[in-house]
Amino acid sequence: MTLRVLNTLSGEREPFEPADPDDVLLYYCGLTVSDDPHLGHARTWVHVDTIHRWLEHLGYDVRHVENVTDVNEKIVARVGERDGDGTLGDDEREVAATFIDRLLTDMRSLNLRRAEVHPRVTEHVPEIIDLVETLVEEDYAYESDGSVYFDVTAFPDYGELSNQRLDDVEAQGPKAERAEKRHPADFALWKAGGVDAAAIAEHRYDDRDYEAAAPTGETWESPWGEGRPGWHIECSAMSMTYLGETLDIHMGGRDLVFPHHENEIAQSEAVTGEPFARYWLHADLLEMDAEKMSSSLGNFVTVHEAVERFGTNPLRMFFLSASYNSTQTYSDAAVEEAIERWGRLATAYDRAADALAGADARTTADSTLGERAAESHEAFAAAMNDDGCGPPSRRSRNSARTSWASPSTATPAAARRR
RNA sequence: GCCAAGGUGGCAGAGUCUGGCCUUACGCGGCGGCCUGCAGAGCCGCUAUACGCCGGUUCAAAUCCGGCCCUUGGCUCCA
Repeated sequence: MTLRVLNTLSGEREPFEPADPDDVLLYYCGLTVSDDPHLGHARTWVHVDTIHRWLEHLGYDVRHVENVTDVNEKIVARVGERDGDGTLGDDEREVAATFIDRLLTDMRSLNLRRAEVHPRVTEHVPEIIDLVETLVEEDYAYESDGSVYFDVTAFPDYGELSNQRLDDVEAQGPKAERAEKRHPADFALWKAGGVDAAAIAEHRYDDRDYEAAAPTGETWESPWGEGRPGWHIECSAMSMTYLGETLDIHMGGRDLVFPHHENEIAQSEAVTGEPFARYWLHADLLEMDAEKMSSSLGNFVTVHEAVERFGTNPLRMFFLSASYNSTQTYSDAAVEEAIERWGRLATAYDRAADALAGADARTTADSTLGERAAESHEAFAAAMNDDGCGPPSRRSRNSARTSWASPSTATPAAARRR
């Protein structure tokens, strides 16, 4: 049975074939650590985890890398802020460290397969600078006032992932940057100087208690002077460092398709001349009151709160009750239903296992129990491999759904394994 | 405006690529019953005449084709 996956690149459900038949190089675009992780993040994590586990189940050796973006103006904006016991940190690195700590704790609480490595931007600035230098040398990028921008017109396939045409793309980045760009869609690879005060003010949590300070964030020495890496380049640098020029699977939230992933493709392929990722899988977003759950909208439930309140498996159950590539709506009632659902599944599993093992004198295994369990398991595997992986072409049709793990087809045993 | 993902029963959510009995799957809810010392859990049956709208193709469409409407996301930090 072959696994098929929905590839954002083609919009088609394609047979999955890693470059090396035994290994899967999986890169998941992780978080920018400027706040506590919320259920929207958790939903994507659980789907990534499920895919990771399924690939292992199929016999692949999964090399899973998951970055942490710890250089960002939103992080700088929280320097000196007080939260609970004390300050989040006195500089950008400290604030990031605080949130990375919470991030890893939250991930553990959801029983996720751990990534092999969680690289951070601050630890990979030299690689980033190398990439940018190469891009400049090869005329894919240009320097302007100490900043470096990627020249989208130099990369003919730009827009391929998100199906955008260059003419339709609006300007990327803040206004101040735009004057320095040749094309409005050009994006920053390197930004001169530190974070300016206006940008920080925009991201301040004004309703919270913090000490007024004027941090500018960390800067690094580069061939273009002191500055900071642009937003997209770190993923190229880190994925290439750990997984090489071509990934098998690149995952992330749907909100990253454009511009983030589009830009990653452009800058990476411009350097290597090789495809950056063979398969792009995007998890759709968790909504709350018909809006996406997000830190910036403030309509979120933190992972920490939710795990305490509902428990790990019910939450996983909740996330897996909708396809990874369709939106899901959060509500207390929906999660409470997942608690029930999980409980029933667990009970059924225990009883079936007891009966099959003859461990419980009160329940005897029906002669067909084992057989039916096997059938269910087979149906589950088929769904995971085929129907479970994605909808038909979205470009020729109008619909797309996926159920990596629709519990409907899961036997208790199979579900328990997850 | 451009790009993307969706619009299925009271709720939630499969099925759409590979048209056809589609089982509107699995649930939740509701109704009736069974089991049970009580409660919980469990079990059985029923309920819901659906597939955004309008056309087209076909013996046959939720599924294919065309047009339209609506929702959400992206184009600014974003899982």
